[in-house]
Amino acid sequence: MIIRLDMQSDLPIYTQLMNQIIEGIASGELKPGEDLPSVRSLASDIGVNLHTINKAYTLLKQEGFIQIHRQKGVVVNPEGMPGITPEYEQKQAEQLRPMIAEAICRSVDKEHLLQIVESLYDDILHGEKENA
Amino acid sequence: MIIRLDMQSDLPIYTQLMNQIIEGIASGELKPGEDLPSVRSLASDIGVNLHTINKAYTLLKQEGFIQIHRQKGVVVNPEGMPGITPEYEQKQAEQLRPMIAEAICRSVDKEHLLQIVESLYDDILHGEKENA
Amino acid sequence: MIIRLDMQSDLPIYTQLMNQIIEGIASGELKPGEDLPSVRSLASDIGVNLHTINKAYTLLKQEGFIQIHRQKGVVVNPEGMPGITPEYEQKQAEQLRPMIAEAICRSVDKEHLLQIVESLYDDILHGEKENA
Amino acid sequence: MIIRLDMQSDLPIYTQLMNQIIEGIASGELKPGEDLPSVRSLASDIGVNLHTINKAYTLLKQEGFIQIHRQKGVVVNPEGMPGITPEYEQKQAEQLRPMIAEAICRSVDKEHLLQIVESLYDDILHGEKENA
DNA sequence: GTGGTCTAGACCACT
DNA sequence: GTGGTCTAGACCACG
Repeated sequence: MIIRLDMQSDLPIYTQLMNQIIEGIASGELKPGEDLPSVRSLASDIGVNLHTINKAYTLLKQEGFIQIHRQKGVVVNPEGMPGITPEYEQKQAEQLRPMIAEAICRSVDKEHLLQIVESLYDDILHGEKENA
Repeated sequence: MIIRLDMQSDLPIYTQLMNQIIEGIASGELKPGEDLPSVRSLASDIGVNLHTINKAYTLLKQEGFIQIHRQKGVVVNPEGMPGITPEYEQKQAEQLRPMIAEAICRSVDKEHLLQIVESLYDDILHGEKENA
Repeated sequence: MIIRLDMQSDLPIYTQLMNQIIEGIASGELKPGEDLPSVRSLASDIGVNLHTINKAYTLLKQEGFIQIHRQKGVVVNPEGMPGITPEYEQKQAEQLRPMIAEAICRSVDKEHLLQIVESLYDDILHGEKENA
Repeated sequence: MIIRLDMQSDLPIYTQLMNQIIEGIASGELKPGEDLPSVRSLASDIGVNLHTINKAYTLLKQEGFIQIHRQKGVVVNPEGMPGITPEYEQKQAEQLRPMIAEAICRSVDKEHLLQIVESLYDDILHGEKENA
């Protein structure tokens, strides 16, 4: 899987990493049980600090997306992904709300917005990247 | 207009402020041309430093949501809101994408997701708050 | 002469006033010896504070563009405009320099820049306004 | 690169800083990709508060002259400078216009003015300072 | 009284 | 050690 980082984004690198791995899982490119690169190899591959990779993996583990085994390495959670928890629903709404509010201000009508979301949903499912 | 800040949030205060003002505009609670509180009065009202308010106002001005008149104060942009620019569309997609990817991982199907977005859209339009 | 003020400009109103009067003189619309409106009438005409008009007039007088007579009112300096003083040349260079530097950064080549200046020079001479 | 600030100037310090950096880029003294001093080191070097430097850097970033990398520091935009946008052209004309009007009033003829601009253009390109 | 600017000093996230 | 954020308190220009 190819990781693309934007070093001048305002998003922390570990967040970009998490997003890309989650998107890889969403698209099916990474399947449950599949190995992820070790902290060390990934760090050297993409040229970032070990701590950064570690932080991303640790957070992904906390949220249930991956498992970290001391010796065996890192795998996409073979027991499947976390479900729809109340905490998740709240976080999702908190994130979505300001974006939707801005869309309303900018006169994006509801149908248009839903169409944008739907189209992104399909893109991700089919593994289409932002730059594609 | 009532401002609610979460001092524990990982979102900077000035960002929370921007979001609330944008949502106020989206809901129609704040209308184009309407006065916003002065930097100092808002700062003392919600108990934060005036520089924090200033930063939020300055950014909102840069994005075209409000106007700042040197000695008269701050108003919601009477010339209407900024439209749908290519930069906005790109920013929107960048923000939406990781949220949708996570939704896919958590088995939120497309219809459900669209329904969530639609419901938030309506809530904001009708001025319903998160805690309501 | 029509005065157009932009209340949301970052330029102080008195500066905008000075600029417009100077441009009026440059275009020939205001001729040496010609009367300017009194502080009071101009203030009420364009709806700004007396102090603001006063400040603009006082500064214009200090630079030699106009004369203020206690009873007779304000006139464009009948003895002609101030000339090219060393102070003026220095001020001019200080103002021009950062604008030219930015133009260079943005790849405005010398010919293009000179053409812009020349075209503005002609516009002003012929009294063509910004919005025309 | 040597920064010279005039604490008596009516120009804000952060503006003077922006101007000097832009001129440094224009003259070729600062090249795309080159590091700029960190906020803190520059602040202590020239004896101003770090927030003042921060404001200058943030604005230069917004205009596309520099990039700010979260933990690595600040560099001249390696992707090159911003181009000639309509907003830039408008801003440029607004700034140039009153200066040209004053020049006309003071009987600076067109050829002389163009010569002044051309000479400043060349000075900046060759890195000649105001006081040199 | 308004926003604009600057200072001084602090804590935090990130790498 | 870097920039990001926030606070507290001050002076100034403007109208």
